Amino acid sequence: MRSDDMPLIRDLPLFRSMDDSSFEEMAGLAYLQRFPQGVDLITEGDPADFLHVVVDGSVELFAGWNDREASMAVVVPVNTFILAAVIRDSPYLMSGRTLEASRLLLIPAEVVRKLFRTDSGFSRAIVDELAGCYRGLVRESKNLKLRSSIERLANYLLAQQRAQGEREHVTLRYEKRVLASLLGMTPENLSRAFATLGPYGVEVDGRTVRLSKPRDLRVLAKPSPLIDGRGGDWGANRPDH
Amino acid sequence: MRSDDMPLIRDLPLFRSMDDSSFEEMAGLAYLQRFPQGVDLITEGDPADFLHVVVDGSVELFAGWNDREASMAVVVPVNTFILAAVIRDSPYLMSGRTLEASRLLLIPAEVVRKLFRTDSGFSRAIVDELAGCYRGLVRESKNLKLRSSIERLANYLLAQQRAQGEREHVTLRYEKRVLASLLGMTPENLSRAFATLGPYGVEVDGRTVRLSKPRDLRVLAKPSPLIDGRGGDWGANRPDH
DNA sequence: CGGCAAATTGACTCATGTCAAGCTATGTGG
DNA sequence: CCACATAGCTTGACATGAGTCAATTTGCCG
Repeated sequence: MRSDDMPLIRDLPLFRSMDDSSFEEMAGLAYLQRFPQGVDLITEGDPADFLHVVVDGSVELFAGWNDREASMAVVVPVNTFILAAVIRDSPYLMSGRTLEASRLLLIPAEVVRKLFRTDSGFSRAIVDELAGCYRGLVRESKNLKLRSSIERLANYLLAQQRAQGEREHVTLRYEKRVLASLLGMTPENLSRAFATLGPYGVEVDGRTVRLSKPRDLRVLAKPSPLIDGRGGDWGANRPDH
Repeated sequence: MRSDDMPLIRDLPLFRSMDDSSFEEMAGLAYLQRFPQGVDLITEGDPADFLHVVVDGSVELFAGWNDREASMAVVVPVNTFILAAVIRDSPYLMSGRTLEASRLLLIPAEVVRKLFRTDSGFSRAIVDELAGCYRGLVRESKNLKLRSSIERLANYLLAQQRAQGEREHVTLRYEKRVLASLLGMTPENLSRAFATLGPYGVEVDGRTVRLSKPRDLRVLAKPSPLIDGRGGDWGANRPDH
């Protein structure tokens, strides 16, 4: 891996408390690789070969069944995905593809498992990461089970607004059809949901959304720290691997 | 705790590889307690005080928002719940209540966190448990996003049949309204879903369900190891904490 | 500028939730 | 032991939310 990328990786929560020697060993065996847009990185059912770290760009995690497909999460820098499969040495439960040109760090699964056994700082970091991912997924399930699609969209917009610094204008980080699937609806329905939110001050222009009446929108959305998180960027930087 | 319950606990995946001295320490500080049916054990938003182990009976994990409520999982013996909240020392994201008279082992959260730091066998077990729980939740999300309610019910019945030993008759472990909420539908809809499955050999009599045409049912359900698991009892013994 | 994918819109169908009534099973108290 | 009360379950009629299909329109990339 290029030496100027090292500090970035080194500072990830997952690697921060790792021994220097462990990190060296890992860095020596990992690949930093560039991928164009739309590349399939992993396929559900395949054995877990690498722990993936998104250094640049973004990766969509999705799953299929019986000719249907659904987006499960979008991973943005700097985060990892499919940690659980690597730890358990089990098949992937989700597939992943790049949403744009991206750079990924690929760490061989055996290296992760070995260091996990020998480096206690690392293993604690892994538990912390996993527990966080788990809680993210619980939130996501609550979101799906307890809210209507319009409520989900409203809360998503408010969460994005917070993540992007409470500005009036929010930019959608990915295509609307991906967003639709993430929120558990069809693209057509997402369009209509945006229209429904018009009276609440939601004005869409391409990938830019203006929230002109955040107060009204919040009354509708009723965001909750137990679903939407509190600390900033859940959904963007703490997705769900 | 009573000494004749110890072996049971000791043999849990989570505690099996723990040092004897750690286990002693933990056992000395834990409470084994009996609860009648319908008792609220934990409430979402509360700080994580105890790791809970269901020794006997069953516990429903549920969540609420805006006057709505949804079941998230049912935990049966011998399994733990809210491990993630304990590890991260964060508020519970779900509430829990006993579905029947139950016996629970309560381990103070600080004890778990301390042993997690000092006993590497224990910390590895925790990671394994967490990763398993995480994957269980991913499966559950796929189930919800990719299948219709009838397909979910059909797959649930087949999974139960497998968990209960491939017998023709399957017994529902809890009330139908709880099952309905777990499967992401209303009780009324569950009734209709059962009726819809009639032509596929599903005959309901109270809490007993006969699957007289498992072949046909399987054609409809299209169970997948990447959603329903393979090793027996996911959904019963490997819910999602 | 042209072509293609994404997004929107409309009309329609289907699935699911809601409300209300009735049924059934279970457990309790007389 | 029976009658009643209650909670759970079922059924029907209806409303509504969401998916589907098809036709445009928009916007982007070559």
